[in-house]
Amino acid sequence: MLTTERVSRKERERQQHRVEILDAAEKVLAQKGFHAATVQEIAETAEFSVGTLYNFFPGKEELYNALIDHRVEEYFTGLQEAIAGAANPLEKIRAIVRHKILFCQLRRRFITMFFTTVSGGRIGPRLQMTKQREPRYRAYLDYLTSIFAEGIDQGFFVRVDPLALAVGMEGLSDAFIAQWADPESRLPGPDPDLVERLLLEGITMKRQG
Amino acid sequence: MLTTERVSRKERERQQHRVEILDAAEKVLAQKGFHAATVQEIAETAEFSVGTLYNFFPGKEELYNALIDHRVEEYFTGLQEAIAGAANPLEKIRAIVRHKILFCQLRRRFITMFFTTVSGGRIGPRLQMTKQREPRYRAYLDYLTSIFAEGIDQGFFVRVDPLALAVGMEGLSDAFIAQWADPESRLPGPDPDLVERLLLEGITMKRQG
Amino acid sequence: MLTTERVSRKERERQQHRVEILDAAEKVLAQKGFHAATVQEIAETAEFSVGTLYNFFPGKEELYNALIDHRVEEYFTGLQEAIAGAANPLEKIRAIVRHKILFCQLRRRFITMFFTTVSGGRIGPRLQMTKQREPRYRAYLDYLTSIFAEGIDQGFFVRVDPLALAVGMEGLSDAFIAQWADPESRLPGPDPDLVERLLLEGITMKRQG
Amino acid sequence: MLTTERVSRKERERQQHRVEILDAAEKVLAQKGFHAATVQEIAETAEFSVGTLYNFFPGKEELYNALIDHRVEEYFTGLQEAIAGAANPLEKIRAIVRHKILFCQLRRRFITMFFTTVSGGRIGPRLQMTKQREPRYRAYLDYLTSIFAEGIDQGFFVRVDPLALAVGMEGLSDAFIAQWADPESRLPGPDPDLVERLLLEGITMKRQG
DNA sequence: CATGAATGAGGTTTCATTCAT
DNA sequence: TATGAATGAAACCTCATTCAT
Repeated sequence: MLTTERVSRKERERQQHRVEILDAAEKVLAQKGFHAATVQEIAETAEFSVGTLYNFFPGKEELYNALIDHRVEEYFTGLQEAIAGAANPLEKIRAIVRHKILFCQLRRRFITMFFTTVSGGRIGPRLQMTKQREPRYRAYLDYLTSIFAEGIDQGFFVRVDPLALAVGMEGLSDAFIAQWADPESRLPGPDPDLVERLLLEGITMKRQG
Repeated sequence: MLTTERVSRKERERQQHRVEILDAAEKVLAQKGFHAATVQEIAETAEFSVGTLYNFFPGKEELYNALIDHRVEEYFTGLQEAIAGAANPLEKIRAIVRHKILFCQLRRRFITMFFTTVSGGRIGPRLQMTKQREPRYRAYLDYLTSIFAEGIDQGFFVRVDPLALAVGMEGLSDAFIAQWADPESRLPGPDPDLVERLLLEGITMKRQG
Repeated sequence: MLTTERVSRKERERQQHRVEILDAAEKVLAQKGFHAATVQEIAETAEFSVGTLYNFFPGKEELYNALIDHRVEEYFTGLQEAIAGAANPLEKIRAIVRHKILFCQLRRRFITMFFTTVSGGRIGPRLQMTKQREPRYRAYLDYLTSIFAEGIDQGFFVRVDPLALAVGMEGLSDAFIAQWADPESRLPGPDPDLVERLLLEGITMKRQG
Repeated sequence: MLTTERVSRKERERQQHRVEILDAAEKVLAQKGFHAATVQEIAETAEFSVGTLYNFFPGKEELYNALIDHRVEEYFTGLQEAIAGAANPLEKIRAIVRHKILFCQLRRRFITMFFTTVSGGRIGPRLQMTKQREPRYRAYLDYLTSIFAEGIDQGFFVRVDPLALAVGMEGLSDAFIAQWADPESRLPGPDPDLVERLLLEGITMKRQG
């Protein structure tokens, strides 16, 4: 009993420390980018020694990857819940956009970090270290595409290559998220309705009387 | 006379060398990103010694900035010509989109380099070195916004915050450019018409009679 | 009574643990050498925590020294027994060679460890930590020398500086032991008779006709 | 002409610097062994910066290997010359022993370094980095063996496995060299005649009477 | 101007040792 | 006593920059 509790507490503490290191990494990497951020500074921010960081992660790159995975997991977990109640393709897309915007508001620093380090989202010759997450993004884009394909059949969206719709939706929402993330932005603030209006009213076929 | 010619030839050669160095830098930076690219490698690619690079540019960062400026100049020079013949806001926007896509096709490596090094275009706390180009981008966005504002008044576009339209247009076109720049992209290829259809038919008010 | 027994058992267990740690150290040090072997790995091999190792030995170097001493003790204890029954200097040398070869067969891993860590046996500027065992080796060499000196007087060996004979005998046996320890050796196997023949018949004066 | 001279001088200087670095490495490695010697200290000893060392050698291990190769080359080059004039197997062996002793006197520090770092010459699980030189040593041992085989046929040496004679000869000479290399040695000094007498008179069959 | 060897600050990583539990 | 997370000094190595030729 006592033993169980003690082990459990140690394990909990260790997980807590791991999260603290990931948070510190997120903070520093967002400010400096991958190469300019030093392990030393991440350690100081996490209030641990460098050695301790290396007890948790085998290297700087692995720490970075762990951080991305941590948030990506969080993102997709939330996404599934968000879509759960959607009745049709249109509502699914609405839920996805809303979830994306909310996540980016909640994890604004992570988004900054991601764009600061991953170099342009998914553009061009990606850093070697992002390669491993490519399949997941592909799968996500395929999923979006399938929703749009279904939605086109059901008359919800314009009859355009559904992959193009998926890409367009991602680009549109990314652009607004980026604007809102910009501290000097002159756009009012994260507004799912605005993206929806541009995205859905625009891309959606108008079935006007 | 002789002196003048000699100086002139020397000067021409010097400019030629400068461009060769910038091209080499573009190539290496596109592949490696800013921090991972070494001055040594840029020099080797340019077939000059490191010392010579330092005769042209005071440092690595200045070389990088010179490269960006070089292409930005090229971009905006072409943009002015492209817009010159546009009769109304809608045609202006069309010309801008077309020009953007054509430039990104022509200077694909630069785009890759830009996204690889500048980390996310204009997102979040930019690298110190991109700060200085921020005003120009603001001015560009303001210009786009003014075109949309004018276009809204003239009934060409949906009545939405014109800045949002500008941002949306940038995001949409960026997303497609990114897709096309991706060597594994499953989208057919840079297609101004596709972007136009999504962008202009979508964002544009449908005047269905 | 109970107390005595309990302490005694505890003490026995403690000695057992000490030996287990020394065995683990021998194994790891033989594979890695002194610097490349980590305390962590020795601890894991011994199935103890690093902390426990530090309860037994004040540091890595002391652990290493304890290991050497452990085996050296074993060696010399056996040596005394081996020489006990020798009737004359020639038989003493024979017994010494036999004992050396047998010990190196039995403690092959230790020999490997010794050569791997001690860097050249007793050659040149030894590692600081071996300095302390120097006197013992000197004494051993002196002992060998005295046997040869006696043997020379009694007409068993060639009339050469007896220290040279001692050194030569050590070198000859070391060379064969090294060969036999080599997993790819093309020599048949540890063969005391072969060394004896070369060593004793060779070095020994031939009393022919 | 001028150009030729200039390039030539630069190249000569570079080679000179390379040798200076190798000499410094030999000095430091002999004192500290491979792991304990720091690149920093080697650089200081060579009166260069660390960076310069890394311009000459890709890493610490490569520097070490280059050093070994440098001396091994020197050794075998000299050996060939030494054997050149030998009339029969016995004289060949004599020449080899003499050359070995002379080389070890001349390159005493290298010998120390070799034994300090290579851990026991050719014993047990060698350091990874010595593996690559194993074939050369095998070839050398084979060469020695063939000389002994020939010498046995011609009645110069005792009829014993010639490989064993080769191994024995190496061990015997190594032991004396080690003794002489030891600054506290009580043996008079490098004396080819002593080794010869033990080695050749001993191993050689006595054709007496 | 062009060259490239030399520099050395600063980065990542390792690992012997400590100490609270 | 046993544990193992935390420590941080010190190692190897990189690379922007300088400067004598």
